Amino acid sequence: MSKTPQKKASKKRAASATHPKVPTIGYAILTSLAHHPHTGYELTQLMGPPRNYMWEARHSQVYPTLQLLTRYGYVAFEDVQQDSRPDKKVYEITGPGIEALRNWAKKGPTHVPVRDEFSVKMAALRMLSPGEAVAVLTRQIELVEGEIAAINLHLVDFARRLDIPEPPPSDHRQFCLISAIRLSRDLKITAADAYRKLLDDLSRQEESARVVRTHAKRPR
Amino acid sequence: MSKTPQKKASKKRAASATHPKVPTIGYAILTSLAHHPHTGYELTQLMGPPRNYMWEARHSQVYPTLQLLTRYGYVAFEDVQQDSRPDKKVYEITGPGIEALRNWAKKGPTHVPVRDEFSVKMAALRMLSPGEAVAVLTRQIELVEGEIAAINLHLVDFARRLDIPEPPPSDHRQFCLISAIRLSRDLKITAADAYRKLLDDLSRQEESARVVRTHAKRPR
DNA sequence: TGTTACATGTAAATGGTTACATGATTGC
DNA sequence: GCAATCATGTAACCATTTACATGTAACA
Repeated sequence: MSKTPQKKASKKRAASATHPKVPTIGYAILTSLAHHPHTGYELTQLMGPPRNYMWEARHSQVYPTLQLLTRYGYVAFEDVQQDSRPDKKVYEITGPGIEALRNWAKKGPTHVPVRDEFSVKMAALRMLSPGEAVAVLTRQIELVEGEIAAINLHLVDFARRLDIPEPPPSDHRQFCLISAIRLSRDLKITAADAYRKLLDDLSRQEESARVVRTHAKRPR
Repeated sequence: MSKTPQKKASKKRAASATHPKVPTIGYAILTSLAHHPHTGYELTQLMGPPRNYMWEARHSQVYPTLQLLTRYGYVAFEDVQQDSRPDKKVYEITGPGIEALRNWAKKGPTHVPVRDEFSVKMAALRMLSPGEAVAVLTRQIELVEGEIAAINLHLVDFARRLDIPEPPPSDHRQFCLISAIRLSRDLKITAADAYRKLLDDLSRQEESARVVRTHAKRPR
């Protein structure tokens, strides 16, 4: 088992335009790279489901975006040869990349368009019988509760790996990231609470309907 | 300039494929139409910012989607001539449309990809000084609090217009819709709380940094 | 006279997903 | 042999935004 991870220095940097337009996924990647160098594969794992805490993306978007950021000079990569693994490109953020990220972070405020498929479905639940709606809500609650548990696990794991005390000190390098991950969890908790409340209301209604039915009245 | 709002009956209905693929925006439109007929213009107002409670869209997406739904036979429209306004098309949902909406609502659960630009920004705030970060958070909190106030206003207005008691009865036709709108407000409240918490933590940090700089006691 | 509201579309470009494509290594 | 993990890319398609395009009426 000869393990000789070699480095072939080939840092590349391209000329950047005045204010090149970077999509949000680009800033999400820059934010990740600002705290640690990563390969495209690792970034894909950080940003792909189920680890979608802030901005979900797949590898087919990550790799082209890394090429874009490289063209802009916002990131640079090193080719790393591995002998028992495919070669990889380890990306890190550059000075201009840090500047671009800072400028983006400073400007705002940011309008966040709401695009929540299950909220649409929630509004459409009145097309179903209370019983059918209860089934849909039950399944959704299970899904979201699993996601919440996964985020909690990840937060604990994260804190242990980096020896972050509880509560994390506000001057820690990862403090803002942890706040954002917690927010993503809290948003899911808020959603799950709403689903549970609607479920309760509808099942109470279903029950009273059943009582009415057993008193010889026709449903719907 | 005679005032004669006429109706020219021209309900159209096209042959539908077996299981035509409808994007989420289509179901959002069907959900709106399931509770009341609307024109494309009205739908645009319901779905466009700032009234983006579940699924944001602009008119350039709404009109083509209505054409798609018409081709599928899920909606039908009436041409309504108005003399002191441009003519309009009033769309309503059809039987097959209701069926398609019900089938979509029943299946799931629905993975909701997280794609929140401000959460990315939140994680990137550590690139800024505490003072700069505090400014960004302050502006964002103002924005979101305005949106929350607008949703509350809309809910009150809605309840008054439709004579819905407080709390709304769970068997009301609009109950699921109201629940979804409340959820969209609660999600914004959760986000605002997180922004405020981070703001507090960072401004305390900023203050202690200032104390260190001035070698003086804490002001206030 | 200019702006807003009403009313409906299309075109071009960008953003994002799904599927295609390849290939080595580890473990069952 | 077969699946999973590591590793990187491209092509085709679908979804969304921004800009182009038009016209009337009410209001200030």
